[in-house]
Amino acid sequence: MKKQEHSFFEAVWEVVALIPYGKVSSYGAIASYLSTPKAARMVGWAMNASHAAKINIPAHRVVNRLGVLSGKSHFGQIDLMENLLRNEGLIISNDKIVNFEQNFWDPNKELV
DNA sequence: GGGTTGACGTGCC
DNA sequence: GGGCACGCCAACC
Repeated sequence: MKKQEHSFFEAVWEVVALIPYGKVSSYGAIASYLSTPKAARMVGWAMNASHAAKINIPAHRVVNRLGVLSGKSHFGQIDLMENLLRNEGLIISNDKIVNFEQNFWDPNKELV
């Protein structure tokens, strides 16, 4: 028997895993897609939990609504998140994605 | 078992 | 126009 695999966290992980290469999303967008924008904090917590759960997801593609790399400190290396995003063609300036809106991937729009 | 915190966002004052 | 409080769900003390 499988324990409840449809927890909020795992739902977040699924959505994050669907973020295409070179695209980024925000905590609020994912939270809004799953439940309410107010649950954006849970998305961030899910990212942190994902590390403990040893789940490989593109957490570096998830930033806050301003496009700021709020969770860069959680990647072990400060420059890691920024480096990963730059590697995907994103422009980072002062810990913020410059072309954030261009490469913004909204699950509410992309996913029906 | 209750209170606080947390990689956020919105609203109100 | 800046600052503060609330909501969301789960983990930690």
